[in-house]
Amino acid sequence: MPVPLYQAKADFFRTLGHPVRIRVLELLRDGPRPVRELLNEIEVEASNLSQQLAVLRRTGLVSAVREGGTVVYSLATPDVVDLLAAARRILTDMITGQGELLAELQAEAAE
Amino acid sequence: MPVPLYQAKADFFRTLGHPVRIRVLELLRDGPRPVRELLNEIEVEASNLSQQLAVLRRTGLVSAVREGGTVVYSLATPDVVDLLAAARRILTDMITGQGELLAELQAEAAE
DNA sequence: TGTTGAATTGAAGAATTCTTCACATTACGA
DNA sequence: TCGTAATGTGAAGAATTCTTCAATTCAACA
Repeated sequence: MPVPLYQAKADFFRTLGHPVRIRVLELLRDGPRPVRELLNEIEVEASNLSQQLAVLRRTGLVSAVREGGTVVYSLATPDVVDLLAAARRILTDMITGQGELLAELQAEAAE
Repeated sequence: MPVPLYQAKADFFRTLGHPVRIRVLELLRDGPRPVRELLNEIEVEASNLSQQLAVLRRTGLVSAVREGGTVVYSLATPDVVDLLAAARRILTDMITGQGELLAELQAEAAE
């Protein structure tokens, strides 16, 4: 580890820590899309979406190509899909855990 | 998606967006550890580490067990390992990409 | 009981990130 | 060339997160 590799990792995860950015990545999982389409599916102002896309671009997670009047975005690497999948597994576990906790609480209340 | 599942995902990633928290998770990958040991390996004040551990606990990523005078932390789910691995793959790709970019720039400068 | 080491907590100012607004840019077609 | 749709950018106040400090809890032990 040259110096702060964990800092780079933290920055990377922080990039994912925004609902709009997450949705963009999930939409791009199915293939490239123009901004206009992203805008249709995500309820957010155009300038805000642009800001978030800029963050994703800076990090290198997505790449943009201008095609005439529109700009088409796509995932920079397919590995993003694995990452999102791993995150979903953990979230599922966590929610399941909460479900178990809830069941425990209910059983307790029923005594 | 019930309502803001992407919000939950974003919150989750944001939890990982801190160098100290990343290091804790990486250390716990090798097995449970008392706070004291974590403190030895991470250059940060005790109260700061506690704050970060609290964040990880709230999110449910780690669990803590008191053993006498010390508190031992461990990963709540082994899936975290997959997640960190996926992140490392992407970071590697990104750094490789930068290396290529660098090579391009050097070739360009050498013309 | 008093002390000490281990860890946590609450609170406040510092630092960072978000959202929004006004204003650029770029590409096209009237 | 004008007008307009599609995107992007800079900047500022709002909101969130970090760091640090003082104080607290808990357990072990003299």
